[in-house]
Amino acid sequence: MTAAQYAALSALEAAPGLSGAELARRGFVTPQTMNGILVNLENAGLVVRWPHPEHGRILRSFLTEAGQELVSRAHVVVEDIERRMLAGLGWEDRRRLLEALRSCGDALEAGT
Amino acid sequence: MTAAQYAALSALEAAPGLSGAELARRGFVTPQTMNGILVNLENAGLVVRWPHPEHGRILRSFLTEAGQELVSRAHVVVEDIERRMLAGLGWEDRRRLLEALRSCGDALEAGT
DNA sequence: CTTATTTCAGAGGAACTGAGATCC
DNA sequence: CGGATCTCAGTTACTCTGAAATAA
Repeated sequence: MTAAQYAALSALEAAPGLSGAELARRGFVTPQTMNGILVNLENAGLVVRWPHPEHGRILRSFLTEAGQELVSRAHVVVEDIERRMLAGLGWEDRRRLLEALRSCGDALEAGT
Repeated sequence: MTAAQYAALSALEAAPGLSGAELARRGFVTPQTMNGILVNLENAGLVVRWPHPEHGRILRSFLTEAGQELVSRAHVVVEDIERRMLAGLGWEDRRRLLEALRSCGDALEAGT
């Protein structure tokens, strides 16, 4: 599983039914790129896509059971790395780090 | 210029004459991957590679004049993005952020 | 007609595994 | 021979631009 695939699967886990275009905006990639990622995930049986009932052209994506199971296992791996990464920091340091990174992210997104 | 190319050019600017294997270690990629990046940079005329005078198989890489000029221009772009990114943080916040990120990097590298 | 979404086509660079060659 | 380095071969996924078809 690549970082891009993990990002897409995680976003769909948190918000099932997102369109490819919306996932592209959230992942800061072009709609074409996200579509390619989704096609791969679909072929792997991790995602299914259904036409939006009212907007014919929109494809809503959902995790399959296999997709949900796989992203859950991936979370375990990622959380383990995160634990090692943060081992040297106390709770207050972690809170400040998260806050600083949020500030950086917001500032960069504002420039778009 | 890709992020990988910028990383390689920056490393060579700071430490001219590094081998491909050493650049691979610093960039956390395989020697094969770094070799491919260097071949591209060499073909673009941004880098030259010379055999090590005493270790026949080692190729030391150096920035060409064009490479130095290009990475200098890239620094300007990167520094501008960095300025925008950090706009919401004071000097003390920035110092803490740098310290926290160093801690994270060291902790991850230790697991290797 | 405009806009958003999806798709197709083509390109380039990145990353990996595996295997082989070279040199201390 | 062992270890480090470089290279070749092959594969896969990512990312982009450009163009087109579809639908609100």
